[in-house]
Amino acid sequence: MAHERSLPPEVERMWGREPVSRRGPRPRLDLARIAAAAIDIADAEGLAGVSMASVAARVRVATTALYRYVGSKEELLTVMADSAVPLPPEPGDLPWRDYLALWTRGNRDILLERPWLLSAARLSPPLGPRRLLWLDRLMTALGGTGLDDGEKINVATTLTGYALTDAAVVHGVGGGDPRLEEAGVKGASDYGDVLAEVLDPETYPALSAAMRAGVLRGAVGWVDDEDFLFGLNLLLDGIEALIARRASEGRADRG
Amino acid sequence: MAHERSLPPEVERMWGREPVSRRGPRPRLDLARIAAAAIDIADAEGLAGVSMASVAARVRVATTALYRYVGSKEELLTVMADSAVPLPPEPGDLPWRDYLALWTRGNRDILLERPWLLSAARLSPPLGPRRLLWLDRLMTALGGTGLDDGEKINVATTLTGYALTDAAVVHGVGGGDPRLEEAGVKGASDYGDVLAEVLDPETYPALSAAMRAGVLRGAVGWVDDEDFLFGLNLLLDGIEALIARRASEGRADRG
DNA sequence: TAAAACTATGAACGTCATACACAGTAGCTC
DNA sequence: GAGCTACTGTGTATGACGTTCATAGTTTTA
Repeated sequence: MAHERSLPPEVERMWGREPVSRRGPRPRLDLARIAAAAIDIADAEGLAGVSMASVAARVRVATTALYRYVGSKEELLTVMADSAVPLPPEPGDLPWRDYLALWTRGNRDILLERPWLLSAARLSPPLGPRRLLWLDRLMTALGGTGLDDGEKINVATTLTGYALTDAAVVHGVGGGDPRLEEAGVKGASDYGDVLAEVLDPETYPALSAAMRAGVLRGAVGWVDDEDFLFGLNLLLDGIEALIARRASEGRADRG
Repeated sequence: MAHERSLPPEVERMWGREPVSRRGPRPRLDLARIAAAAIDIADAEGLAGVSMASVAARVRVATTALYRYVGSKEELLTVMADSAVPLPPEPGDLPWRDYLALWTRGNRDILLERPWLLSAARLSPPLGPRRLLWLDRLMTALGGTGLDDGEKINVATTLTGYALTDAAVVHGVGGGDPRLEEAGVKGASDYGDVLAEVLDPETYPALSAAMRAGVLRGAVGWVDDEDFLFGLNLLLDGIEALIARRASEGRADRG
């Protein structure tokens, strides 16, 4: 057949395209249960707590039994990272801009609720069912805008990246980063104090001035919801401009 | 003293604020040499090649000697990630928009040249001299725009995130991702084929239609420079709108 | 009933980050 | 210059981890 093509093994597995075997004892597990166990551990103890041993213990199986279902730990992480993602909101008949805002916020909230996803997130393009569902819904929501498919995908990429950035910053500065917390840096304003102390005004003129003026004092400049909306609206404004441009082009073509 | 405050140890070290000791044998190494060695290894073999043992071997020292200079491997990675960053371009008297484009592209190119930075990049806010220098230059370039310091920082965060996203996508789809390459997925169009094969048109209507139409055929929709500019201009347009708004507010206040 | 196909197990290996005790070295104090 | 002190590099040891492999056990097929 023409488009016979071997998929990466974890992709085969994520999509349940494994050849089903009839002989031998019935498997006591399946990939979904293993992933769920791993996710439970990550939720409770962070990614560091997820080892083959700990996952296996949680599903009451010898460590090496997992390798019947997963080629490597890498693969397990990939599967986890996809199945930890909830279903996307449905576009309904929301205006595209509202849906994009909802979508991006949802995307970010996933990362805030499961900070380990920030580290587990494979930087390669999405191949799992859940993440692709998010992508599909976004493209649906952009249906009437006149953007072509490539542009829609680009929009999705950009918004995903923004969600990731924002979540990383909120999580990094707002709390939870063990490296900083150890040293007593508890929030944005402490972060600012650290910078103010360390920066030489001659080589860092703008930054050190800002810090000494106390930009981050009272968490202004980061962490709160306004900052998320700040960047989001930057992007949405840009997208809106693009859509408008396409619309006028379309009119011009037809007129 | 009022603002006596203990910094995280790797920050102290990155800024050379360690107490200098006069007693005992003179150290045969310093943090910079260690970081440089680790960076060399990462450049040659990727992050996976960087172990305490390999780094130590490269500087001709016993493995455990490194712990005189670095608290943990984590710390070493943090230091590496900062000192692998080159100096930022100087704003000169470029218009802010040109400089921001230059800055963001530079930011991204760093990640393309050293893909391991994508994995090493600490998701927490920057604390190293190099990254903060980039931040400072961006704030300088935004000097005459009327944005306040918090907004400038937000702009920097957003652009940094975009650079990271783009680099990750280019690197992930364009090549270099070992997971995909193994399975013969060499570029964007193969990625599209995989998706087309896997997606059920009923649950993924928009996406599967796009794939079957061959969005990614010929790398359209990803990877090439136009796609980078696409998102970048989205952001710059948004920023421009914000600056215009601030400017008119400023006039309104005065008039 | 025998073969075949598949599953789970336990032991073993190599790698890695890290802790610790020790030996050597250079400045400081007298 | 003697001896104390603080500091540096080494070697050994440990425990965790990912992964391989041979083996024993189990269910279906012939």
